[in-house]
Order: sequence, then C-alpha cells, then structure tokens
Amino acid sequence: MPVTLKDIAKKTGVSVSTVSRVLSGDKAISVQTQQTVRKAAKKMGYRVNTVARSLKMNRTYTVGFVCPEITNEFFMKIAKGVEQELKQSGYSVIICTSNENVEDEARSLRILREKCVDGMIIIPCSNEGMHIKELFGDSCPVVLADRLVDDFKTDAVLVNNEAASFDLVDGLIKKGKKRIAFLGGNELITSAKERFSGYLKALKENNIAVEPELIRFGDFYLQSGYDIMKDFCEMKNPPKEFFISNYFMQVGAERYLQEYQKNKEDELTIVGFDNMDASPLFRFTERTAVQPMVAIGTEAARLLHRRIEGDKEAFPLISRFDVDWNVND
Amino acid sequence: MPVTLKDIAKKTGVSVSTVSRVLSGDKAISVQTQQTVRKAAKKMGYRVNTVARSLKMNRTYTVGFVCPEITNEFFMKIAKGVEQELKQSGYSVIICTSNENVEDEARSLRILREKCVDGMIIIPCSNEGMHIKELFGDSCPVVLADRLVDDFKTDAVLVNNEAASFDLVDGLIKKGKKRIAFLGGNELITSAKERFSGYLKALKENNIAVEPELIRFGDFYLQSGYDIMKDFCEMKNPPKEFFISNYFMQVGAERYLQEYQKNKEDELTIVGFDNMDASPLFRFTERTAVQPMVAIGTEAARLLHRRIEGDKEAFPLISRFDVDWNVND
DNA sequence: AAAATTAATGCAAACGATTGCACAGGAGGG
DNA sequence: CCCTCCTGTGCAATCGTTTGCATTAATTTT
Repeated sequence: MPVTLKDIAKKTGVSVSTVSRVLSGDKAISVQTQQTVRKAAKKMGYRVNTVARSLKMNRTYTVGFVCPEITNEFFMKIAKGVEQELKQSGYSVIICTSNENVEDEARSLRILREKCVDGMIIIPCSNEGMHIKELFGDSCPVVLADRLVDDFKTDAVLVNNEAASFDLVDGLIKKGKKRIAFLGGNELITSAKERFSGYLKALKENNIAVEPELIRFGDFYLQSGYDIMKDFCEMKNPPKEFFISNYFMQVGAERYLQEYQKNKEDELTIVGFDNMDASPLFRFTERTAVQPMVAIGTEAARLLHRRIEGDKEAFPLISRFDVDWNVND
Repeated sequence: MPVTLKDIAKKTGVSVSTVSRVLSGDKAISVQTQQTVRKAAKKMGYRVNTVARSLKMNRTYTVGFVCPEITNEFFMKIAKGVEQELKQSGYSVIICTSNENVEDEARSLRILREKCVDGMIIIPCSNEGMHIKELFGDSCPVVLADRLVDDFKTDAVLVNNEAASFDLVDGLIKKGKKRIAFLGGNELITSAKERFSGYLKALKENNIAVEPELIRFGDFYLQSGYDIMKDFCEMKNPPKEFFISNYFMQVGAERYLQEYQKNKEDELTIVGFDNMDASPLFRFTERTAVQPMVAIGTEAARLLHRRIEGDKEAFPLISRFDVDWNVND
C-alpha cells in the first residue's frame, strides 16, 4: 500500500506521466501543476519505487561488493571507501561474502547478477577468475580490489606490495640482520605472492642466501600467524627477525609471543603490513607498511563509476597505491 | 542484452508463460516441454531478472541492515550472523552505515525504503526512533539489534547488559575493591545505560557510595577510552580498578596504559565487555563479558524472517541473550 | 486573420516477470 | 455419440515507472 504515481495522479487530476515528469524535475510542466503535484506527493508521503524504475531504466543504482569475510577490518575499510564514494552518486552497495571459498563467491556473484547490479567490486578469494568472467564478462563492469585473478583481465586497484615488502626486509638487512623469517599469506593470492617477491628481491640484492626453512605460508588469518610463529620459535636455531604479511597474522604471532616468549621483547623484531586500532599494543612489531585501505575502496569505486557511465578508456586499468610507513616505538 | 523469458519462448516455440512455469517448477507442464525449455534456458545462459520479479511479486528478497559504522568489528559480527542466516532463505542484505548520526541514518532508511526491502535490521545510532517509525511504521518489519529506541516499539535482540555488568563489578568488589571507575559508552544508547545501571546496582547492593568523579561517559570508540583513562590516571588519587563498557574503549584505555603506565601492570585491573581477536594482547584486562555477536545477528534475522512471512505473534518481542565470560590470564 | 510555433499535458508502450482464466484436444463415462 | 473432465498451453493483465509521440490550446509570426 505504498502510494504510487497513480494515486497522486488520481488525487490531483493530472495524468501519471505528468506526475512522473514533475517529480523527476521536468521543467516543461507549468508551475501551477508542479506545485499541486509536489504538495500532494509530499502530503501523501510518496517515495519512488526504485524496483519499477530500475526495470524501466535498466539501471539499479546498486553495486555489489564481494569480499572473503565481512568481519575482517581490512576488507571493511575498503568497503567503507566504496560505500562513501558511491553513496554520493546515489548508489547503494550490497555486501556479500565468499567465506574464503570459490563456490560461495560464485554463488554471491550469481545472486548479484540476478539482482541486476550496475557494477561489481570484488576482492577475490583466490586466483580463479573464470566464474567472474562467465557471469559478468562484458555485460557489467567489474573492478578488483587488493588482488588479481588469472583468466580474467579487468580493472583493479592494488598497492605496491613488492616495493613495500622489499623496503621492510631491506631495512632489516641494512641493520645487520641476515636471518629474516617470512610468514606469508595464502600463496594463491596476488598480494601474498608480491610480498614474497619483495622479500626474495631484498635478500638477493643484499646477497643473502634464501633459507627455505625460514619461509612459511599461511592464509592471512590469525591462527596461521600463531602457528607459524610457534614453529619458528621452536626451531633449534630460531630466527629473531620476522616479516609478517598482514595484520591478522601479526595478531596471531604477537599472541604466541606474548604467551610464550614474553621476556624476549628486546631480542625479537617483527616487520610487516598494516596498522589497525590495536596495532600499538603489539610488543614485537617495529615497522609496518600501511595500506591506504579506505582510499583503495574509494579509488575502486571511482573507477567502477566511470565504467558504469560508459567510459572505456585505458581498459583494463591497474591502479597501484603506495603504502605509508608506521614505526612502533 | 541479458536473455529473457521471451527469448527462450521464441527459441523454443512456446509461450512466455509456459517458459515461466517451467522455470518456476510448475508440474502441470509436459515433461517434453520441460526438457526443451530447460535445455534452452541453460544453453542461453538464462538468469532470472529479479527486478522484474520483485515488481510483480512485491517481494525483493532483500533486507536492509543499518549500523553506525561498517568498519566496526562488533557490528560486523552481528552483520555476519544476519547475512549467514538470511542467505539460507534466499535473501541478500544491503548494508548501510549511519556514520553515528541520525540524519545519515534517516537517509539510509529512506533509500532502503525506496529499494523496497522486505525488512530492516537496525543498530540505531541514538535513542531517536521517530524517523524509523515514520518511514516503516507498519508497512515493513523492523528488528532492532543491540539497542532500543524511544518512540518506537518493535522487535529487538539485546543482551543482558545490566546483569553482566553487575556481575563484573560485583566480582571486583568481592575481591575487596571499592573504588571502581566507570568508563561508559554513549549515554543515549541502551547498552551504555544498562551497563551503567548494573554498575550502580553492584555498588548499591554492596553498600558502596557512588563517587561521581569516578564515572565518565565516552562514545564507545577508542579515543574516548584513551582520554578517559588518561584523566582517571591523572587524578590526585587515581582509581586502580576500571569497568570499561566495550572493546574499542578498552583498546584506547590499554593503549594509554601501555604508553604511560607500563610498569603498573600488576596494580591496575580492567573488567569490561567483549572479546575480540586482539583482546588477548591486553595487559590490564582481567575479565570480560562476551556478547554472542554472531548469534545476535542470527536471532535478529530469524525474527525478521518470521515477521516478513507474516507471523505477528507476541509483537513486539524483545529477546535477550546472556553473555559468556572470558578470563584473561 | 491565417499560419506557424511553442507550451502543457495525456496516451500508450515498454521494461521482464507472474498468474488467473480461457481454450483446445483427448480421454473416459454414460 | 454426446457430455464432462482433465491436461497442457496460451492470452492478457498486472506490478510502478519512464518517455516518445500525439494532441490541444495558447501565443507568436507574417
């Protein structure tokens, strides 16, 4: 029983088209009629039915945002950027989660496709991209954030992972550290790979041999940080410097260290990525590369918006942000 | 150019209605036709256009979730529960943020109304409820989570705040502590109020006089926890025990303490609410009441779903969860 | 004053799906 | 052999908007 254009038309004695035109700001309607209609609309509490409008206009002013995990502060900072930016142009955002698996991701994409979103921003959960390509291909613009996929070239917004992790590792080396352990994220994921490259590059440029037992990959989540740090500390000759690929693994590592290596605060050093609210509580972390999370979202949203508006320039566009630096003292 | 029922109809030589019936599982269609149609639909990559369907059926299978801040782990855990639960019934969730202000909240609600959501789950940013009532009133079910509003009675899912905070404060008192400082959340918000009541009640039952200078209200965010803890510690006769109303204020407080009161780890004690990934890194926090965040979301979603299906029983229903207990050692 | 232009509004189709009703043809009952 | 009853399918209206085109009245031009 929401009030429709028809109701207003009936009440004011003009046609539905006239009401529609008034409410969409068509100047061709007499001031007289405009007033009458507007007043009636207001009084009756009219609200446009965007479902009907979308059907006619073939535009839903809705975009989809798919990420691996909705409770993840990092992803949600990106989502915030997206939401803020797109809200200004009248878009809303449907947030879906892939729960870190490709089937759920595909399911989410299917639903969003059926909801006829105008565009998609995806933080893919793996390197697989075929399902994205199949579902959206050319019909609907897709922007990737934070990660790329194989088999599907499209716009993306990333950070300079390799350079940042090179800098972190190189920094440690310059301070005379030679045995730097690497705690990686999910190896399938762009950012994890690139951060690993940066690590390798730093070793190489400083002529340090790679020690395979100092390299371990987790999944970017807490538990893997905890477990890998534990393993490292239980080695016969444990490393004292650590590169940790993201915040959540850092939390895990710090938790392990605070539980079992409390007294070694001055011996052990962590460098890594990101800076969150609780980061200053870390005892072992010295320096981190901070990704501009909200800005990544904002940029992805801007890019998507351009594509939705039909701009085809320089496709596919890969945009890379530099990180900021945080020193924990 | 997505393929429509019409396209399939044309291709298979049957009418649009028949195609529709086949795809919606109507058994009255001959097996013959069913096969033909299904095969064509699959081959052509048909996906229902839910915009059109929604218009006809007056059901969007979309619900709105409005919360004060999307990057807030607490709210997003609730959102996760909502999303998980509703996904099972084929709903998607549009997540909006009010940025902790009523105008934005109202704006989000208006948009969701125009998008014709089937229902709303709201974590209101204040005690104001008129705008919700006006926009949705009876037309669309609304469930509140975590907080209530004035002027609008509707279903809600909360926790037993008062009992939990009573227990925390009472616990400290039973250990002989008498000067317990209170770091509250935003006073306008249900949970902040109720936690304060619990504090007062514990003092009262133990015949401890309230000291107004030990009571301060913040806004549930980090900075307020930091600032208030600082103020307390800079008193001439600083308290040694603290009740902190939520996780984020705890982070702030812990940050202050780690910066400026590092050596007092054994003297100072914090109790409070919530337990997040980084909570085990807290040095001063002893015991917390843990809200079942995901379960709150799940329950809110279930309740909303019932209302959408037309169940009017026991309206308005206020459901309260008990907290769990976490001891940090 | 007739013709041409402009201004204000209405008609009706369209978007893509769902669904009540009608209808054709075949089966079964009397 | 006619009447009734299924079975399978199609017709057409409908959901609430938007919008090209037609229409009418008023105004301007010549």
